[in-house]
Parts: sequence; C-alpha cells; structure tokens
Amino acid sequence: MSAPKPIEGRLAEIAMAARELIAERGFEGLRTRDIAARVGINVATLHYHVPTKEALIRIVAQSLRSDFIAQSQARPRQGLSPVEVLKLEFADFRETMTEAPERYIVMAELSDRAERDAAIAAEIRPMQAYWRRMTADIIVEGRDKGVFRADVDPEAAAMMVIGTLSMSFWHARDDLEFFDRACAELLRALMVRPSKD
Amino acid sequence: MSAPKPIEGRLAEIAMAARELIAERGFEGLRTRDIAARVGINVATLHYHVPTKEALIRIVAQSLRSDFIAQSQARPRQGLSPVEVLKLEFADFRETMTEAPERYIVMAELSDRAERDAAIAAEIRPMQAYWRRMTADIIVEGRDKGVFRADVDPEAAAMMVIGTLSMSFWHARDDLEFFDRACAELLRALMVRPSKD
Amino acid sequence: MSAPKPIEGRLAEIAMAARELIAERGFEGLRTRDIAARVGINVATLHYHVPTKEALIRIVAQSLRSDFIAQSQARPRQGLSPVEVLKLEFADFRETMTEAPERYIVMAELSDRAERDAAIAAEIRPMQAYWRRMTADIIVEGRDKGVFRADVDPEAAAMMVIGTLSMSFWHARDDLEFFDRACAELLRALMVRPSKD
Amino acid sequence: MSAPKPIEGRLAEIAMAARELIAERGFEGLRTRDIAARVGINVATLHYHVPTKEALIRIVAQSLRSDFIAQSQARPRQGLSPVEVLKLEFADFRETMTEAPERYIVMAELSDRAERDAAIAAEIRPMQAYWRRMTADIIVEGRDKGVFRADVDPEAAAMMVIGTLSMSFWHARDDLEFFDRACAELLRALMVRPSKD
DNA sequence: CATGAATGAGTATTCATTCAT
DNA sequence: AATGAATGAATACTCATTCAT
Repeated sequence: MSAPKPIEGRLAEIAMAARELIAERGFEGLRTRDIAARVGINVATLHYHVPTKEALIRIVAQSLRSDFIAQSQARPRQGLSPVEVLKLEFADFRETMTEAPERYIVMAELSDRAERDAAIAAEIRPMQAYWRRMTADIIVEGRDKGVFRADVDPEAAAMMVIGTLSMSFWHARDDLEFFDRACAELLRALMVRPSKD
Repeated sequence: MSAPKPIEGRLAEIAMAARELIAERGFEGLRTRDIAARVGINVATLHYHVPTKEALIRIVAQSLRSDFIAQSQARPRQGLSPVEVLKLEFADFRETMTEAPERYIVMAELSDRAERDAAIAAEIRPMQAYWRRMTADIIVEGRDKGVFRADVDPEAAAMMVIGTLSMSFWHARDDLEFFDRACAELLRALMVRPSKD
Repeated sequence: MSAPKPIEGRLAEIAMAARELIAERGFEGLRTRDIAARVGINVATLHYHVPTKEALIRIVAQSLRSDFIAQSQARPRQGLSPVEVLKLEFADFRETMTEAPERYIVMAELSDRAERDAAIAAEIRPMQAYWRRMTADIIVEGRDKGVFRADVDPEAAAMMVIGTLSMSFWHARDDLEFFDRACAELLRALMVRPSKD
Repeated sequence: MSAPKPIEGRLAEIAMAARELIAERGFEGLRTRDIAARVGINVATLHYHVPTKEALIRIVAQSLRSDFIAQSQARPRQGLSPVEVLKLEFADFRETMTEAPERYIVMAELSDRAERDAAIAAEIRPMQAYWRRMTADIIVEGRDKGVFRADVDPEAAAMMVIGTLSMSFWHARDDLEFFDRACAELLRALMVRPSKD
C-alpha cells in the first residue's frame, strides 16, 4: 500500500478544517461556509480550491488515508516480536484516540458514506483493507513463531482486533483503563495459554 | 432492561419508513417529504403526527431499541450452555444482518449522532449497554462453568464480541462464510484450549 | 392548430409577471426573486408552483403560445375578402404592438432561446409555423380570387409579411405612421397592379 | 456611414471568441472565463485588455458593425443595375448566413439588448440604419429607372426587404431553396409587372 | 502582459415547518 | 386526520472583478 499523494498547502488547511468540523458536527452539520471561516478564507475562495462539496469530502478522505498510512509506516517493526508490534499498534491507537480523536470519528462517518459513494469508498476501503492486512500479517508471524494460538484464523482474528479497537473508541474513549483491559483481553485471546497446567 | 413503550400505528409506519430511508441514504439524505411520501401521506400530515424532525429521529431510535430488546428477549436461554447461548446470539446477528440489515445501518448512524444529540443518546446508549451487559453475563457464566478461559475479563471480552460482530457487519455482510469464521475465532478466543494437552 | 392547455390561476400570474420582467430586462436579467416579488409571493412559493427556472420559461412559452392562438382564432374571417382579412391581421399586430408590446419582445427572446432549448422550441416553433401557415392561406385565397398577384409564392410571401411586421415592431414601434406605410407597401407588393393599364 | 475604427490584435481575438460564444450559448450563457479560455489567456488578463463585461460587449458590437460595413462596402455597384445590386445583396446575405451565421445570431442578440443598453444601441442602430438606407437607395434608383414599381415607398420597401431576409435567416437557414424563393418573391414584389398586358 | 488566488454580491434551489381549510 | 399552499432561513455554487507578484 503506497501512500497516496499527500494533500498540501491551502488544500491541506481546508481538509483539516473540514475534518474538525465533521468531528464536531457530523456530515450533516458540515457547511462550506463554516469550513471557509475556519480556514480564514471566503467561501468563494474555498470553491476556487475545491470545486464542489463532493470533491471536498473526497479530499478529506484522501487526507485521512494519507495520515493513516503515514502513521502506520512510521511505526518501527525491526527486531520486535509480534506481541510487541501489536502492542505498538494498540499504543498508537490509544494515542490517536486521545490526541486526535477526530481521525476516527471522521473515519467512521466516511465509512458510512462509503456505502453510498463510490469515490469515498475508493479512498476508504483500501485504508481499511490495509489495516486488516497489516494486522493479519502480525498475527501470522506470531502464530508461526509459536506465541499466538496455532489454530488462529489470521484474517478473522484481524477483524476481531480491529473491531475491538473501533468499538473501544466509542465506548472507552474517556475510560482509558477500560481500553487497556480490552487490549489485554485481545492479547490473551490470541496468545497460547502459558499456564493451563 | 425493560423494553420501552413500543411504537404503534401511524407512528410505527413513519418510523419504519424513516428507517428504510436512513438505511438507503443516510442521515444527511433524510427528508421529511420523502418519509411522508413513503408512508403515503402529506408532509403536513406527517408533522401532525410528529411535530419535528428531531422528534422523528427520537422515534426512530425508540423503534430500533424496542426491536432490539424484543429480539434479544425472544432468544431462549433456558437449559442452554453459555456456548450455545453465544452461538444463538451470533445466529441472530447473522440473520438480522442478512434479513434486516437496515437495523444495524440505522443503529450505526444513530450511534454517530448520539455523540452530539442527548435525546438520541438517551435511547441508544441503554441499548448498547444492554447488549454489552447481556453478553458479559453469558461470558461470566461460561467462565464460571469452566468452558471459557478463567482469566477472561467479561466486560472487555463482551466489547470484543460486540466489536467483532459490528465490524463484520460492514466487512462481511456479503461474505457469510467469513462472518462464520469470525464467530468461530471469537469462540476459540474465549474457550479454554481443548487441545493443548 | 389546437390551442394548448391554457395556464391558469397562480401559474398564470407567475407567467405574466415573468413576461413583464423578460420584456423589461431580457432573459439575462430575469431573476426568480423578482418574479415572486411581482406576483406578491415568496420565492419558495414560486418554486412550489414551478420547480425550476427552466420549467418557468417553458410556462412562459406556453402562455405566450396560448395567447397568440387565442388572439388569432378570435379574429373574424367570415364574409371578408382576403385583403380585409390581411388588414385585420395588420390591425391586430398594430394593436398588440402598442398595447401589449411585451408579447413580441418575449417572443423574440424565446425565439433566440429556442435555438438552444428544445423544450422552448416545442412551444415556439408551432406558434411560428401556425402564423406562417395562416398567412399563407390568406394569400392563396387572395391569389385564387385574383386580387393578389398570380405569380405570388404564398409561403415565401407569408414570410415576407411576417418578416416585415416583425422588423417593423423593432423599428417602427414609436412611429405608427411608418408602420402603416410598411403595411401599405406589403399590400401593394401582393396585389395585382390596379393601375398599370 | 464611415466604418468605425476596426478592432485589432488581442482585442480582435477577444471579440471573435465572444462572438462565437454568444452565438453558441446566447448572451445569458456568456462567461468572461469562457472567453478568456477560448482566447487562451487568463481571466485576469482578459480584464487587463477589457476592463468590464459591458465594455466587452461594446467591443463585440463594434467588431460586428465593422465587419458589416466592410462587407457592404466591398460589394461592387459600379455599372450594375439596381436589380443586380439587390441580387448581390441577397447573395451576400445568403453566403454569410451559411458561412458565418454567428454574425446574424449575435446581431439579433445585440438588437434585443440595444433596447435596454444605450451603449449597445449606439453601435447597433447606426448599422441597422445604414442597411436600411443603403437598401432604400437601391430601391429609389430602381424606381427612378423604371424597373421597380412607381408607387413603391422606398423606406417601407427597404424594411420589407430587410425583414424578409432576417426572418429567412431563422426559418430558412437550412433550406436554401426556400431562401431563394423568398428573394425571388421580394423581387417580384418590387418590380413592375412585366406581363399584365 | 500575464497569472493564481481571492472576494462581494448575488442566484437558484432546498427544506422543515406552519396554517387555513 | 388530512392537505395544498405558503414561507424563512439556509445552502451550495457562480461570476465579474481585483490585486499582489
């Protein structure tokens, strides 16, 4: 998964303003005037850079995807055990959840919309697929190294991981301790039972 | 969790029409005129029954909650093992996912909106809490009976279950085989390793 | 040529207001707000009756056509000689030119637009064709009765009559004496030379 | 009638581009950006050359007038009979109608607009007056030479000629045979009846 | 001369809501 | 209960024009 062309300059400002507003008010509450105001430009200027609201949302999706891939690829994996890599992924999620929650909120809104908008889907789906694949890869490695259950189904387990994290975002954003419990549970769910006897 | 007053008559027709339209076009695409048209009445008449769009959405949330609780309570638990009960829950989800997917689509939209709308939250949150509690209860029972891991964290595991199902809805709605793999993975994740020795 | 369904009620008021405004400011200067204001209703109400500006212009065209046909059919022909009938047509044109000049102004604007808008063309072309046919019929009768030149080409002559009247509208609207000279010239152009021998 | 200062260079390119666009889309559809694009320059550059849209339209009018006068004066009259001169005028019209119809289309649009715009009127009216005068002069000569009717009213007849040609433009542009019939009818209308006795 | 970026003042259209009947 | 007509407040988008570079 190569990172798509990053959004830059005025376009990046616009995308960020839009992301903030979507996070605050949802898609329905998104108004071009408000975006322009937040960027500090005229509505007509906004339309000069982004011809239509549709296009704007597409740019938001691109910007999100670009951020996600960048974050993902910035994560070190060299010399780390699968469990450590997974924990890094959890830590990254935790940090983004608290530091830049708009990222997941917007992603959720875009996911809904992707159902009805092919252009959005084209940006969002690869991002989700990338996340699942990356996670599944970690699980495969862990299984092969004997730290994860031998009977694990990597793709299914990846969905389990991602689903749990996503759900945690909504239900444990302000209860980080509970978020950590969910992560711990995920690890226990994946790892070979050390004790048993 | 007591089921809320069920929506009936014209109001129920309106709620169902709204649910269909939300599922088809999302919240942003929801128009009172379209709802009225689908019910077969005039917009003014719609407003006679439901004073405002806010109220209408609240009714949709109620209707959804009512359906969810009803489905949940219709599920037999008598004389079933925790694994069997969990499998029943999976089967229910599977059926609704294929037979009445709008239920989950609308729930997702309402969940987003609950973030910003207290009245929606008041309907949606209890429903989600109920689901998690019910699932956690099953897990507790399983753990106590020795079929689920002794080190399981019931609340965290419940979130794992629900998160996995929810995520599957979006990514495996048209790949039921994969949905089944996710359910199987959930069971393996929870159960004591039968093999291991 | 049967008269099209006449525009009535609010729609007729709207069509008339639009005609006035087109006559005053041309098509480019036509604003929905101004039409609504002239009718004394809200812009939204205007859109309730006429969904789009395109539709509105189509209604203007219909209204014009309806008026034209009505005026034409109201003209008595019984027991009149071709020359008298033609003179009546001239008189009608003269009266409309002075009493309701907007009719011809709007027709000119619509004619231009018909070049690029099939829906307008569908209303305007039949009206123009009707006028030419009707005029040609009079000329045929006059020729057959020996009052018009035997070598007259009725269709070509009809275009000559209509073209002259139309051109007079623009160049002799405020010089009725000259308009009358043009009509007299038309008659001399058509009639057999009474003197000559 | 002296030809006005001809438009040259960039300004001429702009005027031509504007004429094409007016012919294609009418006045309402005329956008400065489109003109600039057709010339191959930026909108800002267009405004450097032509300060305002009003001015631009005035330049279009000038350019049209200039062309018309030039065409008119290029027509040989030396040693030709009035009938031959008139036929040349018809031939010229015929050629322009088929080769450069935008000229008449734009003229029609400008004529409409002249009603409400004094600056346009200042360019267009003299052009129309010139055409009528020139035609009337031919008719006077023909009458004096005895080839046209003695009772002809030259100004009125000139309007008849011009009106017929103009009307033919709209109704016979793609039926040249009919255009020729109209011209023939005009000649019969003007000439002394050769037969009659 | 030329341009990218910016903007004020529109402009048609939408939509939830109201009201007289 | 039901409806046709009406409306205020928005809303995305347009366009001629300006200006710093």
